[in-house]
Amino acid sequence: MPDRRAMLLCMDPSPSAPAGASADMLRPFSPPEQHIPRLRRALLDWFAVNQRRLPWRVNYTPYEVWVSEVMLQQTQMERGVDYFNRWMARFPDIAALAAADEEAVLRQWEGLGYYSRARHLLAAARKIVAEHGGVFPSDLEAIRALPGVGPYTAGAIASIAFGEKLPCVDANVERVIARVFDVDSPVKQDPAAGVVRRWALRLVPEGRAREHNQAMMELGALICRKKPRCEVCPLAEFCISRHLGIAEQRPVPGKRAVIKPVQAVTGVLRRAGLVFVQKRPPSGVWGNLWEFPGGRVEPGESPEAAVVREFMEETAFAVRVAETFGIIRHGYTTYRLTLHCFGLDLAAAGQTPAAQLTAATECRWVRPADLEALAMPAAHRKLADRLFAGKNQ
DNA sequence: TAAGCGTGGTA
DNA sequence: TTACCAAGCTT
Repeated sequence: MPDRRAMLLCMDPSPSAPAGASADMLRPFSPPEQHIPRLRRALLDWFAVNQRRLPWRVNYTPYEVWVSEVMLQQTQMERGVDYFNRWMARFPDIAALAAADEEAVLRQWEGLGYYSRARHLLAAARKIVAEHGGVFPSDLEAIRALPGVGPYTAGAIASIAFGEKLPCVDANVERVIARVFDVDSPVKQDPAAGVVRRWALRLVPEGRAREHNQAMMELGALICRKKPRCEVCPLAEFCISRHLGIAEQRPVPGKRAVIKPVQAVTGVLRRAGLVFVQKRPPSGVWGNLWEFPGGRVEPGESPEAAVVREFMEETAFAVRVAETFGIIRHGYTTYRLTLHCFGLDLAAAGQTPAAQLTAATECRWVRPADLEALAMPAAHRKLADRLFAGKNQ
């Protein structure tokens, strides 16, 4: 039973609290470090009632936990659901994934971005087959040694799938802890990052790591969002930054990336009812995905001249612009792409095409309908759909 | 250590 | 429309 008088004593407005703070602040305040057991209970009770029903919250097999955690890295939960269900239908277990072609794996992943995640999933599945007899390892070090598994994902698998008493510290948890404990420097950097990790570990209750870690992340996703919903938060009573009226100033952001605008071109080269595509190199952006050739527009260069130049540089084809397909705007990582799209023909009639690839590892002339089977970057898929959707076969 | 790596939703 | 953001990892 909480000490009512102590709670009321803690209600004194802090000198740093802004004047005119809302009535919400008149609720009791209990310093979190002195009420950890009650804080845990409030969180678990909230999660039991409010958690979303998600396909990876049914069986909690290591494989499903692993795939879901990787899939949700830097990805919004809602979008992950469809991808997860399709993935499990196609690759139901580790053996099925290990036996798959990379082409098929990337095609399943198309549209999710950060494609090294998919390549790493495949490589890790093969490693599990080769080194762990096809059984997902339960040892934290062995989990961490899998390709694409970093500190967050290793902790998530160990705790959610195997029940180890470890915290998961993702951006949601960073935000929750930065607010509850009023961490006042950028959370991604030390010393704040260390403070957050230590509090995260402190909070994990014995025997309930699975529920607790998911509850922390779910709270961050549903309640403790960028704009916090403190009025319905189960941790409001314990939250220092809410008590101070500065919850929206936490977490302290780090420096943000500069977004660079880029003018780029791409061209769909046609010949005898087929179109030309090439496969990007394994490393770098869109690794191992198929695309229409193209590249950046040089300063002072027209998009038409750029696409002709890029085709010569990348494929040794002499092409001419036959059609203009308009512009596709597409952001990726720290770039904002304005992609000028063209329909192209070979410049010399009767020329026998023999591409000399400088920006790709492989190329094909394919029927438009066959583009559906290739993994392509989102902007190129948009273009393909714009040109060929509904006209296939 | 910092930059590279995608995408679509939201305000 | 732009800016910011979402269950990070690799080099």
